[in-house]
Amino acid sequence: MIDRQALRKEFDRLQAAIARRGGDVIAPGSAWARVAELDVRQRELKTESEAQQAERNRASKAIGMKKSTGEDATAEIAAMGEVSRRVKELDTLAKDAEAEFAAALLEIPNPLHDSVPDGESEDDNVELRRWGTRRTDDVPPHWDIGTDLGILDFEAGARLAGSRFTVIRGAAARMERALMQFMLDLHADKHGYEEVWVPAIANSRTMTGTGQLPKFADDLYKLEGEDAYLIPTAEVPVTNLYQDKILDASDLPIRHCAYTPCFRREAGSAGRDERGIIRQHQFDKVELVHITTPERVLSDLNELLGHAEAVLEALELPYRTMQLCTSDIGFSSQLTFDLEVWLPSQNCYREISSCSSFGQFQGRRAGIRYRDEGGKPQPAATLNGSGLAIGRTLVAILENYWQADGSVSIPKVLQPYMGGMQVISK
RNA sequence: GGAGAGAUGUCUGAGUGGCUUAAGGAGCACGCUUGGAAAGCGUGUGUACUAUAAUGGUACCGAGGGUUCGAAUCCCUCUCUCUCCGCCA
Repeated sequence: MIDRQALRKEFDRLQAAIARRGGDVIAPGSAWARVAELDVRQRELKTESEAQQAERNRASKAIGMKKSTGEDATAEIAAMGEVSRRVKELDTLAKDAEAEFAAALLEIPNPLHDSVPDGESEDDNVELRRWGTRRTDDVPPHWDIGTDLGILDFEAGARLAGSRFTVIRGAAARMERALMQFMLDLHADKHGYEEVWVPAIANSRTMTGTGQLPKFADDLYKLEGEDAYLIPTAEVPVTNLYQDKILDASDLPIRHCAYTPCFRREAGSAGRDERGIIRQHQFDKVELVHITTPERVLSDLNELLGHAEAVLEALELPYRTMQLCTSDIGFSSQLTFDLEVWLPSQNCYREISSCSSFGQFQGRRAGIRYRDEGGKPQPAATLNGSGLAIGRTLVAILENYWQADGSVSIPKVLQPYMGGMQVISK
């Protein structure tokens, strides 16, 4: 959410930062186009309403005084009937205007950070660096590798739940679990994160705090008849751990790692990645979340990115680090770096982690604040990144560690987590 | 799911219609006192919006409605928490 004061004082600067996203974000009729006017209207009504309320408070007090001394207040009470009616009327108008304004604010995306490169599509994302040696020989797609080894059962997943669900069996199931353990251990023990375990269901307030609602309801699974949604990422419950809290500056930065399942409806991505387990309705992920101060955002994001890269390097998976351009950055984010892992069967890099700074955008929405040096509450800055998406890591291992005899060797760091197993074969 | 009890500021805790601009206590901050500390004494101590040159104004006692000239207080609906019972991994 953008800052209300900034909306008035720095309208042009904000508009420019939002407009860089392209498309229709500032087009006529958009939330942005309406919000300035709604703000003015909301304030006018509120000022008028408050003036009436002040009058009512004064008069009520006077009546109270008279009554307590036994004087007659009939005339005053009669006169107050009209004032009271006006207060009710104005207060209703003011509240409606405020609600309309607040609703519009929630629809406005985060102004982009100045450092975000311009671009028309994801093709304009900027490659920052590459790590590892890509294998370029012929490798079958992971769905064939998994099916041949009997460790991925697409038919069973579809029968149990529908398309984009898969049953993982045997050594691959074990590897799924090993990956969670390995990643959490790395972040908790080596990178200094506090591990948390959180609900996989969140209410609408929580979903609004991190920006999934109100705009992206179609991407979420909602529980029937309840104010409850399946989380699309651990970002939602972990960041909102501090919802409506005022933190001490000395508490920051807070760093959490968490494993959760993630649920996404994938509305609008029909046809994309239909085979295999790259794009599933349910997948596992280890997430990194920072709560920090606005001043620290760039250095903290850099560290977080390093923590995610460390996972790929430990698993010896080749990857590249991308900076997302203006048109590819998510609604809530101001600055995003993606990690893309090499998939030899597709002969390209595929996203496996997304590390973002949200600036104070989520802090304002979720009411996460901290006291600055002057003791004043300020919205905290939030960051998060995948460290990593487990399912896609499994894909990357199956393909990058595939051997010509059809077997898949197991990355060294995972072997202790898999009872010493070194290779998956028939 | 059934029965009951609750929800007040950082915490505790009073407050059943009008000097409540939320008592008292604890905690915290500052000052006095002290060789230093404790105790004691004094002062201060929420959030948000809004106005002004400045003092201000309004809202917030779980949420939303209602009654009233006036609601933390009365009424209605909802949410959550706790206790007991039932069910259950």
